[in-house]
Parts: sequence; C-alpha cells; structure tokens
Amino acid sequence: MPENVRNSSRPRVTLRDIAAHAGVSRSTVSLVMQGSELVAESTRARVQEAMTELGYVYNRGAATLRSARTATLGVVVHDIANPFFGALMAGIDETLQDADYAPFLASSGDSLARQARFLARMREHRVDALLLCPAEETPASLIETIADWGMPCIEVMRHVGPSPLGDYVGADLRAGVANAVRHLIALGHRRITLLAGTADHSADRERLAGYRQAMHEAGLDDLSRIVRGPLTRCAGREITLELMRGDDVPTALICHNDLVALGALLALSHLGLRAGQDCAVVGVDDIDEAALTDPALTSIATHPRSIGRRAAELALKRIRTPDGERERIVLEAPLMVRASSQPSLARPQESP
Amino acid sequence: MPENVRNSSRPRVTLRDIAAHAGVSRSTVSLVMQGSELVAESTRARVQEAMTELGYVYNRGAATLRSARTATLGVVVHDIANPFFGALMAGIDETLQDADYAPFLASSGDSLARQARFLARMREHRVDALLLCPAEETPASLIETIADWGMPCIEVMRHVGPSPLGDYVGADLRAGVANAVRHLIALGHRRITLLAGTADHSADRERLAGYRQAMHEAGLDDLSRIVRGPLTRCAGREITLELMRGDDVPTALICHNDLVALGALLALSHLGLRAGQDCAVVGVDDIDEAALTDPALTSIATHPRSIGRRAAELALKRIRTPDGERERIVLEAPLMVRASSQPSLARPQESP
DNA sequence: ACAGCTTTTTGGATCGATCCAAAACGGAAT
DNA sequence: ATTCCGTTTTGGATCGATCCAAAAAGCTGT
Repeated sequence: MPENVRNSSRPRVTLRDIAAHAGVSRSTVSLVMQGSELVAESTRARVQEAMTELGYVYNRGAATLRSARTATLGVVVHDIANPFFGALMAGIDETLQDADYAPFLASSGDSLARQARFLARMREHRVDALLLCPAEETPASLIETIADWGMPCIEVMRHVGPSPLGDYVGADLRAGVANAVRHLIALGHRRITLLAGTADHSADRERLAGYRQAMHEAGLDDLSRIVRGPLTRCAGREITLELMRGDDVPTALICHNDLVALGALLALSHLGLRAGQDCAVVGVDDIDEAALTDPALTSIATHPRSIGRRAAELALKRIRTPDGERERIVLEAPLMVRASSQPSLARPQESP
Repeated sequence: MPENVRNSSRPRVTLRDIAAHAGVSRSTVSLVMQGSELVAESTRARVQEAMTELGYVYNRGAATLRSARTATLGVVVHDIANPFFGALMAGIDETLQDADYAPFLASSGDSLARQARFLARMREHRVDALLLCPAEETPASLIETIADWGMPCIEVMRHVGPSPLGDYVGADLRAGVANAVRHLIALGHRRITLLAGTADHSADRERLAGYRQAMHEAGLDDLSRIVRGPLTRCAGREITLELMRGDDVPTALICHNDLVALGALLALSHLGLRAGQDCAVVGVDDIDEAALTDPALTSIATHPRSIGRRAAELALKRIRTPDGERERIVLEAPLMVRASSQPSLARPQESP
C-alpha cells in the first residue's frame, strides 16, 4: 500500500480531485460549493459524497482570488481588555458565526499608528467590511479614505466628525444622560456634577450635550459643573474624594462610565457617606457589576452586546448592497434606576 | 471618456503594473515585496517608488495561494466578554501586531459545536496556527486531529487530557492555590473551603490538586471542603451566604476566580461580617478590581496579558519551526496578599 | 423525427501572486 | 578576447478556485 502515502499533510485534495471522483467537471463541483440552484439534485448528492469521502477542504483563499469575496471582516476597538468592548465583540461574533463570517480583531489602544497599520493589513487581506470604533483624534478624512478603498465601514459607538458620515451603530447617550439628569432633578437634586473624560470624541460630546440640555431645561445652567479626568475606577475614586471635600459639594454625580462610578462609590463609603442618601451616583454602561454593588448602582444601559449584533448585521447588509442607503442606528440607552440614586430601592433584607 | 471607467473601485493595481512602471519583471517586484536580499538596492528603490506612486496594495490572498502562508492565525476563547479573556486577547494582539500577523477571533461559549464550526472555518482560511482555550468536554482527540490537519496549535490556560499533548501556555494554578492555602494556614486558618466550578477541565483540576496537596501537607484532610457552583459573582454571593449560615462555618474561602470572590465579599458584608477579620477570602486572576474593593481582595495573579503574549510568541515560533520540540510554558501565579486575608493590610486612612 | 425550449454541464480563461531553473550581466583573471 | 564566477533578473508554470459563453442533455408538442 505505498499508494496510500498521506504522510502527515501533503496530498491536498482539490476541486479537481472530487470532480474526477464524482465523474463531473470542476465547474459543477464549484457550483455545488456555492450552493447553486442550477445543479441537479442527484449530481449534488454524488459530489457531496465524493467530498466527504476524500476529506475535501474548501480553499477560501483560492476562491477569493477570483471572486473578490473573503467572508472575513475587520473589527477595531480601543481596548479589548475593557469588558464593554468584550461584550461588544461577543455580540459581533455571535452574529458573524451564523453567517459563516470570521472576524479579524485588533485593539488600537487609541493609537492612530496602530489603527492605521491594522487597517492597511485588513486592506491587504481584502476583508469584506470593517467595524470601526475610531481611535481618539482620528481625522474625519479616514472614513472617506476607507470608502475610496471600496471597503464598507460601519462606525461603532464613536464616530469621527460632528455627525456620522456613513453607516453608524451606537447608543443614544445624549438622551440617556439627559434622562438621568431629569431623574435626579425630579428627586430634588440641583448640584449635579458630570465626571467626564479628558478626550474629545463623539461619545464624550454626546454625554455633555445631554447633560447641558437637561440642566438648561431646568434652568440650572449656573449650577452645572463638569469635571474631567481619566476614565478608571481609581481616578473616579480620587476625583470624588476631592469633590466631596471641596466647598461646593455636589449632591449627585453622573459618571462617564460604570468604572468611574464604582470608584465614586468607593470614595463615598470611604468618607462615611452613603451613596444614594448623601450623594446620588449614576454610571454609564450598566455592566454586570452595577446591579451587585452595595448600594446597587443606577446606570444608563448601553447594551454593548446588542450594539455588536446590530453593527455586524448592518455590515453584512452593506456587503450585500454596497450602494444602499447609509444607516444610522441609535439604540435607546434606558436608565436603570437602583439604590445609588434612590435609597428606597435599597436591597431588601432577605428572610432569615 | 468611456475608457476612463474607474467607477468607484475597479482599476486594481497589480504586481504586473508596477513591474511595467518600474521597468522590471514581475518576479523582481515579488522579490522586493518579500524583502529578499537578492535584489539590487537601486532596483529596490525604483520598485518601491513605483509602488507608492501607483498606490499598490499587496494581495495576500493571491500570495497565499502559491506560498501556503497566510500571516493569520485563529484564536478561540470561551467568552470574550469575560475580562480575563479580554486581557489575554490584548496580549495576543500586541505580539501579533508587531509580527504583522492578524488574528481571527471566536468565542466558543464553551459549546463544542461552535468550536468545531470555527475550527473548520479556520481550516478553510488556512490560518498558520491556532491558539486554543479548549471548550469544556473537548475530547483529547481534537488536538491530534488538528495536528493531522498540519496546523500548529497552542493550548492556552486549559488543556485536554491529563497533561498537555502539544504546546501549552498557562499559569501554575496548582502551585498558586497551594501557596494560598499555606498562607491561610500560617495565619491560623483550619477550615478552608474551596469554591470550585461545576465543570471538569484541566484548570479546575489544577486548583483542586493544589488545594488538596496543601491541606494534606498540613494534615487537614478531614477539614477540607469543596463546594461547587456556577462561576459568577452572583453565584459566589449566594453560595457564601448559604455557607456562612450553615453549621460548619469555614474561616476562609478560596474562590475559583475573582468574580466569585467578589460575590463572597458582598455576602459577608451583607451578613455584617468583616472579610479578612471574620472570614478570609482569596480569589484567582488578580483582576484590576481586586485591589480596589473594600477590603482589598487577596488574589492569585494569573497575568492573562503575559500569558497571551507568550502564547502568541510560541505560535509564531512554531510556525517557523513546525517540527521543533513541543513546549510547555507555565507561568508563576504569585499570591497578592491584601486585606481580605490579612486585616493588618487594610487600607490606611488618608490624611485629612 | 425534428424544431424549440428549458435545464444541466462543461472547458478554457482568469484572478494575482510565488517558485524555479535558466539567462543576462559585470568584473576579475587568464 | 575569452573564460569563469558571483550577483541580479527573468519568463513560464503554478497554486485552486470562479466566471462565462457555449455545448449537451432532457422535454415537449407537432
């Protein structure tokens, strides 16, 4: 049996082989691969049998060369270690798996250089589309450049320029924050401080706009306060400590995200203050942890997983119809009210 | 000007075009692309100039067809939304970017079917290697199957079978947990409970082995206790509540991971008990949050980012030398002692 | 039996790179 | 001038699929 030499990996089975084995032409086998309606049922069966029999593995690279479709797509986030983007990616992955697409992933670390390098690589790999959370300070021209490449691109969560130029999927942070402010005002709060980031990207500006708008509606412009700092739990804690020791102590904090808010909770408990009672705290993202702190954290839910799913769906759609109408999908960001802004919701004592 | 039809994206520049423009052959241009030493410096310059001038984009798909090298690799994790795997992926990404490799990512959700589908896809895309955190209940044969495909595969964090068959990168959880137990015993603890997962995979077994070993060394076999449950913050809380209300109350808890440990902290504070004082708590992973809880959480550090980096490095190496000696890289998992197991370390009050 | 259909199947040609054996070039030595 | 040898360069074949126009096969109905 020296003919059976499949020593470890060499004897690659190709379309031609199964064509011969099934007694049809390569073209026919190719049609079967593509699930074409043209081929007769009996032939299809014969071909499929040959494929399993010979252990055929489709070579997408070869197919791509001719057909310019890769069944891949590129995803760029700032920091995949951040649970928010992890959840986003999980949503993307879910949707793509069903469509038999595979995502390349890169974490830009908010570095323009890394982002650019990855995008170049994606171009060489000829991905069918791009899902992009643009790094900070990305020039608006990038989106046009990508369009010039002939590559569909969906901006996710953030967008460059004052409003999204092309396809976009995100959360309505503006309305979400405005709602949160109104909620606090209804509870009697007046001095409401916004803990914002130092960066200037769209998601940041939206929060600001929502805050300003709602404060303005209530005629509280003069009481509005915006404090900027890094967006970590640690920074949230430090900044809150400082704020609460100052003169003009706020009665409520709206934090850029939940991590910052959790830092604020730590600070309050450190000072012997009770969140919700002595100072309300609201976060953004509604991460799992929010419901489990003590007191539980009120948060504006951004549903990263859903956003990921929607973004991936839109990308697939855009691949099918590259010249279709651009879409702007903005998901609601509802306020999850919990004890940190409403003490009456404090966790009920369990029965003994 | 019907001849100037470059409507939106058609006029693809190829090797042939820059060859013509630079007055050399395709082969020469190809050599330049591959950074070969063969080509004269002056020619290289001329070619490179032509490339930028015409806006050439390398077509990796085409190159792959001939050379069987894709500069891509596949990564499988259980749940990319889990911060641990996010950090792991960040480390992988970092290393690969420098090597001009791009990773495909999939989240298996511990489903064998999803894992299998993704692996099949990776095979069709002919990735150069695989980084695999095998899903629960993955049969040991899978690793062999992948090897038969001729695809290098690095197991990460978990491995199938009693000991890794091929390349492996992980943390020394066995020693880590054993250390933690000894630490607790040194502090006078005797009734030390292990909160384990319900699954039976290698990482789980390692924790168990470390625990058993250290308890045995101290002659405490009869006091050893293993409790199994889901691995979420919420479950950690519930199980701890139950434990602390039972008869045989433990004086220390070692939790499968930090999420469970954080749940345990919640439970203790809910019961009016002080972690570290009334009951010691130790977690695994040393996520960022651990240092910031109150009291701060003692944790066994697994350094996911480093593991990701090492795994990616090993993959690149294995691609270069497919038949090299298999490696088993086990990183230390040092115990980060904090207040939750040693009250004297409680956060010092800040100066007013 | 044949024209006129529809349904299936088929052979090149092609996508854009790499591989390889052989050719061209350029100096130095004879 | 010729030979030799090391450095550069080159054309043609090739990787494994898809595309497309055209051929073959299968049906009708007359």
